[in-house]
Amino acid sequence: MAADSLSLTFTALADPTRRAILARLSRGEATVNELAEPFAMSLQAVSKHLKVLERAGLVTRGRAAQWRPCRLETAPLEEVSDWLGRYHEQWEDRFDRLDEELLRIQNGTEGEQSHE
Amino acid sequence: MAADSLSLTFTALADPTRRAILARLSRGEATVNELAEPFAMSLQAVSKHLKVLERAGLVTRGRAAQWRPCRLETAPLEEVSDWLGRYHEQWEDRFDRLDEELLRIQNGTEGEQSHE
DNA sequence: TGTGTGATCAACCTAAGAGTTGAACAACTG
DNA sequence: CAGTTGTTCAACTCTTAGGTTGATCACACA
Repeated sequence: MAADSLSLTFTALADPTRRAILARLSRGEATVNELAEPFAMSLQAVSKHLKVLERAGLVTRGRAAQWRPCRLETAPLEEVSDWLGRYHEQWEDRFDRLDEELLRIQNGTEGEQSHE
Repeated sequence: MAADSLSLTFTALADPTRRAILARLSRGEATVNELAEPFAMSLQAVSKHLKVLERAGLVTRGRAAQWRPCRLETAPLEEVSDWLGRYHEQWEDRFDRLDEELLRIQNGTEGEQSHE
């Protein structure tokens, strides 16, 4: 079931509909109807997606009359960013190796002298 | 089903066992047995997890005799990092607002004059 | 007070995830 | 060749996810 925060966040982000909802919310608050409008699915389905996003802490909702305006919360994204940071080093290493390679080729310290 | 690359990656990252496997692989290649050792689950279950990671492109495997050494691939993580980047601005905005707030308090431009 | 609108709840379906066990395949080792 | 080790395949179970429809709740307005 994976109750930990990171798993809930990754689970929430694993669906393209939910990522689209987040993209929409990054441009400002929106009601459920507004959020559902672009999608070829029922309002209830979108409501469920919002629940998943809420469970992950990516969305909070207010209460204005009969509307429940949704707001984006970035804290879980920062958590993801922190997690990613542990691996950032590795792909930088890869780039570093690539850089070295390119540098060696540019400097002509390899292949220029004798063979090949 | 979500066949897009980001969804596959987030799905793969949504499980703590799989994230632990990635953490192990970040310290170097490992066989399936080595990867399975820390977990209280069958080898077959770990094998399935590896398939999910492979499907997302987070792991590739070699072939050395009867072993299938697993290697970490960071490309999908970079993709996640890029995706996150679109939201980075937002949480920096939040921090900026916090900074302004703190600055205002430090400068004493608020509250210092009369009330409270 | 009744009616239209925004949103959720509840029941249901189908498919996919995560785990199990048992059998099979592949490659080394005696 | 037989046996051992590493790994996967296949079939099964249980739970969750994503979607549907129909009913219900909550509020605004006339």
